[in-house]
This record gives sequence, structure tokens and C-alpha cells, in this order.
Amino acid sequence: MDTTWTTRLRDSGLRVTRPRLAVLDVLGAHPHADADTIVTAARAAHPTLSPQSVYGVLQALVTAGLARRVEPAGAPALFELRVGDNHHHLVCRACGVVVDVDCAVGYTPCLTPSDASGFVVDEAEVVFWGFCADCRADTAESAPAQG
Amino acid sequence: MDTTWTTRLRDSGLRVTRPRLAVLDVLGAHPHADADTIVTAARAAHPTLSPQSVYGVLQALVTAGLARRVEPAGAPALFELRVGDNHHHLVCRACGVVVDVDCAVGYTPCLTPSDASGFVVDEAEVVFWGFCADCRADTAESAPAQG
DNA sequence: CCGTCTCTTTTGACCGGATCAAGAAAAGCG
DNA sequence: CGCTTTTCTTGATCCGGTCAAAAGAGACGG
Repeated sequence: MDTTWTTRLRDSGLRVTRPRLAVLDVLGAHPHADADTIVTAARAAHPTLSPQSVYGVLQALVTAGLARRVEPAGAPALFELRVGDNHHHLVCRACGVVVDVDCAVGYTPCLTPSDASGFVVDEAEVVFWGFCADCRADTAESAPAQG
Repeated sequence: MDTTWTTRLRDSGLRVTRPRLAVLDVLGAHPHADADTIVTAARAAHPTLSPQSVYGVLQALVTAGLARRVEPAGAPALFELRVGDNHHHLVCRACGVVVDVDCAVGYTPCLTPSDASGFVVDEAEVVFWGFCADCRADTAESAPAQG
């Protein structure tokens, strides 16, 4: 995979460095990792890696279009490598786990709001909130009824 | 309006206090205000109001279902009074202005992801990102092409 | 293969938004 | 009016993330 990442970094005009390869490798293994998780996991490959370096790497990757930043409300930012496809996220209110989902109707039904109010919309970000199978079982007796 | 708020607070089991009425009044005038804006504006009616008090009031309102908290990525949390209807938001990447939009198809087309992966979904949060009419005019020559 | 330049990483301080905890004040009720 | 409970105030604290300067490593030319 390092070969692939090397190519992709070069194609994006970015230098190939150990911190970047380490972060990319972690993102490949953890599809929705937050910065702290990335730091911890990436240190397996690069023990002296600092949190700030990871922030720098992530920002470079996002700017280059190699990674995408997702910020669920009330949670630290997550990073993922799947870019370019219009997929969305399913977030568990209890454990915070994030799962990718394709848009409900196949193409992009939500990309056109009923009234754009003069806006030029370039992205529709959809977050489905709920409870995953595991947490639903755990909290079956005290499920909050919302909305 | 105070009369209405008084009734709604009582109906929700909350005591009627000046800070709460002040915050509700501000939310009525600013449909998508952040905490800082609320503090500043509410001080017109209650000069000694502290930021922490506003946070407390907002949390109480959200818990009681009188207000809703919205957290666009990269921006401080916003609060709005429109609750219960399944409306979404249009956010300008340049100036940050937020506009309400009804869901594209009238009812809730996005509430059912194609594959829920065992999740029980209770809310679909949709954020449309783009540029508002004013900012589109301002940045017409350097519009970023994304996605 | 080495020197040089530029981009990255590292280190450290710093910032804003938000939360937590304890005492003072006010709302609600009899 | 006085009591009880909720709420507001005050202050400290936490966390994720950013900013700036200096050390280090990648990439290109010789």
C-alpha cells in the first residue's frame, strides 16, 4: 500500500514522508479515525510522531483531496480516505461509531434543496443519527425518543 | 412574545426567568444565533447576563425541546427555535450565513439510508454547503470548484 | 554522490468554545 | 412572607485545534 500512497502523494504534488505514509496507513485501517486515534496508531510505525505533526499531515491531505474531514456534532473531527463519491454517514449516539452509507436513492437526491435561496450548492452533507445494533441492545430499556 | 415564551416554559416544566426570556427573545430575532451573539444581544434586556448563564439556558431549552442545537463543521454551535419539523440548513462557506430549507421532497426522503447496517435511525441531519448570492457575487472570479 | 533549496516536521505556546463545580440569588408554592 | 428547589452567577478547567519559529528531511541540479 505504501507504493500506492507514494504515487498518490506525488501525483498531488506532496512530498513522500514517513509521517504521511504512517497517517495514510492508519486511515486505511481505521476508516473513520479521529486525530488522537491516528496519533496513537501511527506511532506504531513512527514512534516520535507528535499530535501537531498529525494535524499538519491531515490538513495537507485534506487540502490535496486525498482525505476528507468529517465533523459530527459534539465529536472530534474524523478523517476518511473515501473522497469523490457522494457517500454519507450513520452515527451512533451512544458509542459514536461511524458507518458509511450510500445516498438513499443512488445518485444525489438531496443535492437540490427545494429552495436554494440564491445559493450555489456544491455539497450535501448528510448525517444519520441513531443507535447501532450493539448499543440498541444495551440500552433497550431506556431508549430516548427524539424528534 | 414574552407571554408565549412564559407559557411554553411553564408547559415544559421550566421556571420563567429573565435570562431565559431574554435568550428566547434573541432567538426569535436571530433564527440561527451562536452563543456569543446571544450573549451580546440578550444583554440589551439583561445587562449582567454572563456567557455561562447563556450556555446553561441554552442547554435547558434544548433539553426541554424548545430549542435545537446545530453544529456546522468548523463553526461554533448555532441555536434555533424551529423544532419538530424536519427542516435542514443551507450554509454559506464564505460568510457562514445559515438559511432554513425544507427537505427536498416534502416529507423525509433521506430518513431511510439505503443500508442502515442494523442502526435505528431517528434523525437525518442535512447540511447543504455552498455560496450565498452575495458571496457568490463577491468571489465570482475565484470560486473554488469542489466535489 | 553531494550540495542546496524548499517543503515538512517538530516543539512550544496559545486560542476559542464549551463544560464542570460551588455559592448566591430568584422563582414558585403554601 | 418564608421555605424549598431550581436557576443564575462566578471562577476555574478541559479539550480540540491552531499559530509561529526553528530543526530536520525530501527533491532536484550538478
